[in-house]
Amino acid sequence: MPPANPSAPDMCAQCPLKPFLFYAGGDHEESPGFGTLRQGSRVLGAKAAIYQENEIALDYFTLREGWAFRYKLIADGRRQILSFLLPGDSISFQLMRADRLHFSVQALTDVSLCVFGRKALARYVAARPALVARLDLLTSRELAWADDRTTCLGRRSAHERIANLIIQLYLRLQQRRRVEGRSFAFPLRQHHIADALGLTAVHVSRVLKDLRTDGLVSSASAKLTIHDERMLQKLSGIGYADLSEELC
Amino acid sequence: MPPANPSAPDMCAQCPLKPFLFYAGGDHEESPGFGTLRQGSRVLGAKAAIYQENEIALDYFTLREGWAFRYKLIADGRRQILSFLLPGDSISFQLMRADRLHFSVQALTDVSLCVFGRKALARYVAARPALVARLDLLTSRELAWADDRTTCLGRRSAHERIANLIIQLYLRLQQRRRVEGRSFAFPLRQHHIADALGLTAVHVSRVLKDLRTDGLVSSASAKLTIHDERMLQKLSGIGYADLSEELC
DNA sequence: CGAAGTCTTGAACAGAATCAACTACGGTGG
DNA sequence: CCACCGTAGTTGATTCTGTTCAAGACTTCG
Repeated sequence: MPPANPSAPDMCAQCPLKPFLFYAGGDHEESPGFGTLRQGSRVLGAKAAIYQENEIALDYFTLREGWAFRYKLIADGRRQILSFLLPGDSISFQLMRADRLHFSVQALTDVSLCVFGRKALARYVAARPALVARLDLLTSRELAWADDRTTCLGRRSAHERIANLIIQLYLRLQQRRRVEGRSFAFPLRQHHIADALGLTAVHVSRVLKDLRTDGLVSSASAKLTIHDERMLQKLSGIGYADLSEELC
Repeated sequence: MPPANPSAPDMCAQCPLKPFLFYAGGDHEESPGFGTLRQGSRVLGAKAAIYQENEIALDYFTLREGWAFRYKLIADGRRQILSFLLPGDSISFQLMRADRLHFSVQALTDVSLCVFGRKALARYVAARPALVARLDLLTSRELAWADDRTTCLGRRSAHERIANLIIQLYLRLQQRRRVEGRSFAFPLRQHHIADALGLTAVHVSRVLKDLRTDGLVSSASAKLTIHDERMLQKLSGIGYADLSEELC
């Protein structure tokens, strides 16, 4: 690896999140000029609105640190959380090709975002077939995940859904090297879990208690520990094929 | 409109489903040579497997006539129907860019499919920016729909879900000119509705009875009639914005 | 006509929601 | 330092929505 350009815009060269960003195919060379696309970063507190459904977006965001979530509200105030965003995730790849999104995004913890010019980034990517191909790949993975979530909500019990969510987060955090042993930071409140899985917070509390008394997981000071990964996996209904997903 | 080329491969030129196919942007000219991509058609009976999850696909399919559905099975046999496919729908746009899919597809009624060579079609499209753009647009619409389904399953009651499904099918069939007055062919069995909405067939029966006795819909001989569109729409929770979707 | 698939209905049950009270915790301010 | 507050989590009692099981009626079709 060549020594990084020490100028400010090229701090991206050392970004540890590279493998999780759309622009890092892993197999393609450092594209010159990428650093100049990054306009800077933005720091927001927990609960801050990152994006509001249907608003015109000039920027493209990437989550550098902290957790966020995508969600929709329906008429009477009920909320559905569509997915959780972890460090390295883009708010949405769709912003590469569209100027507005059909969901809102909120910071779950304090977050720091990398900001790119949406159009400049889109132009940069469109001119590089390897990046376009990667974007297509990531988009079709998003579609597959969306269908998995539908299946989870439609056909799994509360216990299964929660086990599933925990395992998924565990795997994603593991790829990001944010798991120590079997423990990881877990900033979700129970109402987040409820809104993501189509349950109520009270019921989430009871199910988590079951999982704890069955010795599958434990939690303390915003950390979650998995004690019986095998059982949790079995309960979650995640198959072998799903586990072997290598792609970042 | 120029007179259609009478040779066999160019029967596509007169296809009434054009506005619903990926390759019809509406605003782009008749691309020469398109007809040659179509390899022919295939007729299958109801319940036939059109595609099995994860199998390598050499062909790209389009539904010319009849209904089909995308679904996933989970370990213990539970089934989740992900969406219904209507005449003019592609089995999946993803086949343009990938050679396998994460779900299965089954014929719901007798169907007739148009068959294209997957790779030849992909090459054809990749060489035409207008088609690539259209494909991107359709893909992001798929993502938006997937999130809507998640929201529906996670946060809506059985009555709302069923009203929602009926309205969605009504609107899609209307675009295809397959609604006469307020009635349309409705080949779904109650267990299809159940598997699509995360319910049981028995409960679907009860809810439909409610809708019937409330005078919202009626059905006879595989046709469904909407009597109170306003109420049904209200119940479905579909907003004004969603209704004004013009794109085919 | 018979048979298989579909729909309906009832009765009993279960999973999850709702309502409500109580605990624990981490600020914040007096 | 403690009283106070808001947020989060727990627990129990109760209700409700949707499931399960089972039987009977109705269609469709070979």
